[in-house]
Amino acid sequence: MEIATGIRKKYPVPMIRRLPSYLRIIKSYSYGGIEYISATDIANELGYDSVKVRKDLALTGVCGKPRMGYKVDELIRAIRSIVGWDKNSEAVLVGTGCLGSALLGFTGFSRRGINFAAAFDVDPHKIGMTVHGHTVMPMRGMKNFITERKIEIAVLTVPADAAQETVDILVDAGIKGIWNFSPAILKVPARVVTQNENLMSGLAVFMVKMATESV
Amino acid sequence: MEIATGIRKKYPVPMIRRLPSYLRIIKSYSYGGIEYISATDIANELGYDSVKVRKDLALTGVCGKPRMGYKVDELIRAIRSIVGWDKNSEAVLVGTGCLGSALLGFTGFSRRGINFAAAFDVDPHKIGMTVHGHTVMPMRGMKNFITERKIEIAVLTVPADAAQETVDILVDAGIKGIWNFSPAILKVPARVVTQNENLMSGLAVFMVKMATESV
DNA sequence: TAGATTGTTAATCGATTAACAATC
DNA sequence: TAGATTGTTAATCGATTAACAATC
Repeated sequence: MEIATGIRKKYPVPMIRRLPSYLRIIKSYSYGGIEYISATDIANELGYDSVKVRKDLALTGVCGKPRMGYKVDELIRAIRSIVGWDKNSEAVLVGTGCLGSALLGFTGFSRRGINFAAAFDVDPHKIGMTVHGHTVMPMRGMKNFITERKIEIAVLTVPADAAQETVDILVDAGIKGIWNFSPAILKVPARVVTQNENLMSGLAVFMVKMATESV
Repeated sequence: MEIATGIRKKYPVPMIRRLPSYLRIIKSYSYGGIEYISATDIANELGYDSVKVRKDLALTGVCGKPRMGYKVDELIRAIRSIVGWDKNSEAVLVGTGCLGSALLGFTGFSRRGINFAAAFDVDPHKIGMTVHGHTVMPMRGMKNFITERKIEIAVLTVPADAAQETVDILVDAGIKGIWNFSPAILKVPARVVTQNENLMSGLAVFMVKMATESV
C-alpha cells in the first residue's frame, strides 16, 4: 500500500484530472456508512465507462474484491495520497482582484491541505484590508516572507501584464510551484513547476459545443 | 473562408483549448501593427511544437504564405468565429458566492460576447445587492426571466448540493447550455449542453507535478 | 538562388474501449 | 452454482511528433 521508497509511479494526466471527482463520490459513500464501492457505481454517477474507472483505480494500487468492489476508506486514503491532499502545505496568493479574493474565500483549499499564509497586492489602497480573513500585504515584503517561511506554493491571480515580473520575484524567493490563473505564459527555470488554469479554454470548448449542438 | 452552409467542421477539443492562447498572442501582434505571424512565432511564445500550431491553424481554414506566415487579422477573425466570440449572447449567472461574484466582475466575458443579463441567488440577504454592476435577483423569478428573454446560457456557481435543483429550473426554463463551476455532475436532457469546470482537477495535477518534480 | 516557412503524409505515442479470463 | 465484479490483454482511436515535399 505505501509508496515504494525512491520509485514514484507516473500517473497519466487524464487519470489525475478524474481523481477529484472519484474522491467526491467515494466520500459520499463513506458519509453514508457504505464500506464498499464498485467501479460501476462510480462510472454510473459520472457517466463514465466502468472499464476506464477500473483502470484508474488499479493505478491507485488499491485492490478490489470481485462481487464486492473496492474498500471505500482504502480508496480515499490512496487517492488523497496521490494528489497530495493528505499533508499540509503553505501557500501565498498574489493579486487580490476578483478571482484572487474568491480563491481566498474558498474553503476547499484548507480541506485539501493548502493554507494561505499570506496574500499580496501592489495596490496601496488594498494593503491592510482583510479579504476572507487574510490581511493583504504589500508586494514589497513578499520575497522575504516566502524565503523566511520557506513557502513552496504560489497562487498567481495578477493581471497578465504583471505576471512575469511577479513570477521573477517568486522564483527569486525560492518558490517551488506556481499555480497560474493569469493567461500569460510564464518563463521559469526548469526546477519550478507551473500549472496554467485558463478559464477561456473552458469557455471556448463550451461555445463550440453549443454551436455544434444547435445545428 | 466562410463556413459552408449546413456542414460544420468537427474541431478536436485539445485544439479548441489552445485557440484562446493563440488568439491572445496574435492580438498582441495586431496591436503592435504587425501584419503577419508564423506558426513558429506562436509556438515559441507558448513553448509548443511549431508543427502542432501549424496543424491547428490549418484547421481554422486560414492559409499561410510560405516565408511570411499567416495574416494576423485573418487568423483573429477565423478563431473568433470558431469559438463564437464574434457574436453577442446573453447569459444568467446563478449563485453569487465568492466565485460567482468574481465572474460577474470579470471584464473578459463581455469582450467575448457573453453579457450577464441577470444574477440570481437564493439568499434573501443578497437580493437587491449590486455585485459589479449587477443587481442580485431572487431565484423565484429566474424561470420566467430566462423564458421571456430567451436566454440560452447559464453560468452555474451554486454550491454542489444546490446544483441539480437549480439545473432542473434552468432546463425547465429552456436554457440551451450550462457552464458548470460546481463539482456536481448534472443530469440534463440530451439537448442541453453542459461544460464542467473543475478547479480541483487543476489542483490535483499541480500537486502531482510538484511531488514528481521534487524527487 | 538559398532559406524560411507552409502543408501534407507517415510514424509514434498514449488513452480509451473491447474482449475475456479469473474470482468470490 | 450463477452472476456480478475485478483485472488483464488486445484492438481501436485520436492526437502528437517526425519527415519531407512544395512554395515564395
